[in-house]
Amino acid sequence: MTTIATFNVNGVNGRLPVLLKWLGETAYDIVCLQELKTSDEKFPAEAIRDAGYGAIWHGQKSYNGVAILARGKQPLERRRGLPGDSDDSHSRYIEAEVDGLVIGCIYLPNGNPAPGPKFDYKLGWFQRVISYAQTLLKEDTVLSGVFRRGIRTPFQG
DNA sequence: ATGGTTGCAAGGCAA
Repeated sequence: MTTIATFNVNGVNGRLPVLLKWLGETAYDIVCLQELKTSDEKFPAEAIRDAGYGAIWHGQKSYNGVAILARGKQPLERRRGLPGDSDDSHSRYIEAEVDGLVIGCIYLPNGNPAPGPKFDYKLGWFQRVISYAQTLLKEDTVLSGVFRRGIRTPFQG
């Protein structure tokens, strides 16, 4: 059985000791990380490799950022970024194949405040991920992340 | 909720 988990780390370097401890204790086969908050160059690939995980990542300085980890394996990257908007600069999607399974790691926009451009971006991103999922689901696919519905004020989750 | 916290990065933004 393949086990899969998702973890919104809110800063992969700041959370690194917790992440490494968690990886060691849980030993999931596949892990999706969201909100890396780091550039590609500063992604802690060595520490994660030492913990026994191959990784691919789509970083962004200070904000967003997603990664896919596979225990004892190297995820094969298939795509970074959702199709449908070449102007989208947010690192919110990365996709890999692990053992014949397609893994999509998603970090959805918060969208606050609404109404406004950030909420419009969220709605557009939702449409794009829904549309792209129709294509993805022709294969064995897991989309992993945290979906939020509607508008939330900060700190309410 | 006219507040509250956290990470990044070095002031303010995003969540």
